[in-house]
Amino acid sequence: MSAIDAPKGVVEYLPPESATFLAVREALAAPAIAAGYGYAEVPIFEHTELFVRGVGESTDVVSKEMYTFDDRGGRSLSLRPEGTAGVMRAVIQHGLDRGPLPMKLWYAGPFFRAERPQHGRYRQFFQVGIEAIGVDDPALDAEVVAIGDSGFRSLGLTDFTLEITSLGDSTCRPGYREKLIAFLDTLDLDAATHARAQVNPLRVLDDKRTDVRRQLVDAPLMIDHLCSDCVEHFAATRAYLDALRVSYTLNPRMVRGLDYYTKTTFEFVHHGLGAQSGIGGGGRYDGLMAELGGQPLSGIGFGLGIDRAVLACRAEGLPIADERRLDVFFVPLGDAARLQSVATVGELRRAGVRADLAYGSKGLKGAMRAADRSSALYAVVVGDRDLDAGVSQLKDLTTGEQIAVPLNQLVATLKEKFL
RNA sequence: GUGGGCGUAGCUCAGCUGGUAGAGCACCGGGUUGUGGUCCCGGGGGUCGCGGGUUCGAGCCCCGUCGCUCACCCCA
Repeated sequence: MSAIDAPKGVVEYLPPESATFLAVREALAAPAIAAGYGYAEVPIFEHTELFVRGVGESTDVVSKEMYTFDDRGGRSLSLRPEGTAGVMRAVIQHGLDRGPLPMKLWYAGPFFRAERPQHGRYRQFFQVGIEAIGVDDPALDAEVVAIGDSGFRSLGLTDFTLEITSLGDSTCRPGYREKLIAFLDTLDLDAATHARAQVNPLRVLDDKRTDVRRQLVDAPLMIDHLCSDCVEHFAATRAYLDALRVSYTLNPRMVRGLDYYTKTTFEFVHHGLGAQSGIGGGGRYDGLMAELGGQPLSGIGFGLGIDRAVLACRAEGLPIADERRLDVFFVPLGDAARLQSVATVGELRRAGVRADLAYGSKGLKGAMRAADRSSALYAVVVGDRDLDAGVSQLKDLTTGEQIAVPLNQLVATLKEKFL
């Protein structure tokens, strides 16, 4: 009879570390909420077709990393590998694109990719994402980037950089793409890389092998082949970023794994995480809505990795979670005292004081140990002697000082200390 | 999917040229049946990841497998 382990490649967050996960998720979402983004709760599985059309059939994500299965009616469903396609589907289905624009949404939850696990790369991972749909304004590009930036900054992270570039649009990208493929054809590359050059030539630009990099120094770059519209949009976006005092570096070789990106694309790269260094990324996707059968509206968004942000905080030695979970811990001695304590703890909790008590029959010593480990600042000891006298013993667990407090003043006394 | 490293108690790890498994921390109990955190004493915990092989004998050697990890790849 062997115990069952979790499936390969998943992360789990349990107390006390799980408090960090929650705090990071809150911090990453807060700037979006402050900017008027509304919350979207969408399914974690969709028709496989949505991702094939939205993300792109030739991408690694769709072609070999999705968890795909048939439901009982024989329809092909897939666990979502990213968030944008599903949110766009919901926007179109419920007509949100017919309301005031831009439509601004945020979401958070698990995503799934069947990859080889690695530090910071999990088969189920968690993101906070936002999408702003329907207005092709560079100021909106800058807003989205700035929201991501301030989310990470609010956690205290400093050892990361923001990289941005423009991937062009349907006017200028096709011509550049041909030029790049022609250039890559002339290089001395292995078969797999030549094949990749045909499917997604942009990706070859990001190759990490030195012999490949050496051949790429003179490669044509998208940033030098933008049409006038894209040049203008990119320049304006950068001006707005400057106005928002968001610092960034240009990375003309940045690669996105999803087909739908156009124009502004960006990535937050942390320097303390090893190979899985991207803690967030996103960009504009002006053709996606139309591709999915909606109105031809532009859009821009990002996904921020909660797991990697947690690792980044750890790498920078940032203590995120509040270590104190409790204000007061009750130690009842005997049944009458227990009844009294249960009632008082309930009253305190309703009032907003974080309270707990020693359950079970640990004995006084065991109950005091429990109080000590609960992280509470105060213990309240109540025994028969106290009940007869109408008092409880309020003990400061830091100093060891203990005073008698009349039972009818106990709740008021604790509320005064903690509220 | 491809390579390298590592799997010993809940955690961090030690374990000699193969000789029958240990420490610290944590947990539980006692010292102190109305007082925790320090201290002292004691206790429970392990199919040495799993399966096979070599051997009188395997935690240690060999093969396979699973998991973790680092890198490729991919990306959050």
